[in-house]
Amino acid sequence: MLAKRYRLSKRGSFTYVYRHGERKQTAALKLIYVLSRGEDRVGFSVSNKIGKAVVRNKIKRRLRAAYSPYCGHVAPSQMVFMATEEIVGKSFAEISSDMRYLLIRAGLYTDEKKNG
RNA sequence: AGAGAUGACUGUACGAUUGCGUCUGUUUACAGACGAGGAAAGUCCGGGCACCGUAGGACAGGAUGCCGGCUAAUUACCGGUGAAGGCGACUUUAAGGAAAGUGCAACAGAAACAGACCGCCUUGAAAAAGGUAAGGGUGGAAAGGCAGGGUAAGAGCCUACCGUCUCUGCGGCAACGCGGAGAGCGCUGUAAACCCCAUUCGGUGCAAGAGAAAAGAGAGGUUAAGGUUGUCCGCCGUCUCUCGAAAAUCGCUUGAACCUAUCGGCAACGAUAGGUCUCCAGAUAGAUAAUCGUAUUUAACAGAACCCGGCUUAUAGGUCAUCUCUAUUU
RNA sequence: GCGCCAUUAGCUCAAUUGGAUAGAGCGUUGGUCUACGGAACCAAAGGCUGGGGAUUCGAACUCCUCAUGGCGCG
Repeated sequence: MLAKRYRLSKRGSFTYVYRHGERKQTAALKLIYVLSRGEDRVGFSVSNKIGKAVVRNKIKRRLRAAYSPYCGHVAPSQMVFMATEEIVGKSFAEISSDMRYLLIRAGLYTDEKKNG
């Protein structure tokens, strides 16, 4: 799915992104990102308000699975995907298309890069 | 056939492609093995384990409260007794002491442990006085209940039965049960009100902590600041407190463990034997997914975070066992 | 993960350690006043005291249990 080196794993880096990042959002998803050197790193945040542990875990898994095709093909940056309460009940396809829209809008991903 | 009661079990399966975590092996990219529940949940109890310059005494405070058993441990588990509910199978039950003391019992009612409102009887011309708790009315609770005798009217005043209390026989380890004799019975309820009696509790929780690494600034104190549990005594006996920086590693999973069989026990539970290496979750932004196919229904509640034992709560659909009542037929 | 606290009218809070109709302010609705509105005055509605059970004659208050919301701990 996602190797560990592509993941954000420290509380500090999350707060850094929250503080300095730019934001784009759809109804179900929110993307916060900071351009950086090196590799692209991603984190997922699903708040306690969205549901119980089973629901939250399911959403996180879906987000990881949706991101996996883009992994390694995105401009170097640190990103956090934040789920909103709208995401409950959405299918994998809907989440996936939302994510693609956000990545293109943020200018982190284009179709040419996918080919190369 | 219908309506119930109780106790259990199961709770998607198989396959394809792409992927995730841990371990092992070669080796740096592959291969193999394994990878979430009955409640992992709530955190309501009990323990293990860890630390706190010892946890020592007194007081205060908390918890529990029928009997026996089981256990590492218990008030919560198991079995029984009594009481309450149900036609019944069965269910529920924090169930010691109110005759040690204190408090409370609004309103109503004459009166709430103290005395006469109506009524009844006696005396009296009447007013009134006396007797009386059988009847009425008030209330959650009203002077043991009910029947007969008795009486001016009444009253355990007397008697039978039931209840209560005291003594006592038998059965039971015990709670208690079944009886017998006596006392006429002057004693309301509340202890999940204070309290009394008995038993019991040191505190903090893996964000406990361990051992490394690093080590600056400010304030206070010199025998009385500080620490030790809520207070006091007692004890410790020189640095103490605050702010800042840094947090990799271990603790972390082999354990009162799990499975199977036999035996003991009504049961909780215990004992013994076996399991060719039984050990096969152990993360730290936190691993089970995504896309499909097949099966009959599109499938509940729900995600380990130091580990166990119990309780409580959530749970679509399906299965089994033992019972009860009602109706019909034989 | 662990440890605590709270829940009363639409909102913010009371209710003398159990006693009967659960109060107050703001807000809402209606009326008086005014040419109209505000302010002021008068009146009314609005509560299964978060849900369920237990103790008690009687529970917002005591006990158990569930739910919701909030806080703290490196």
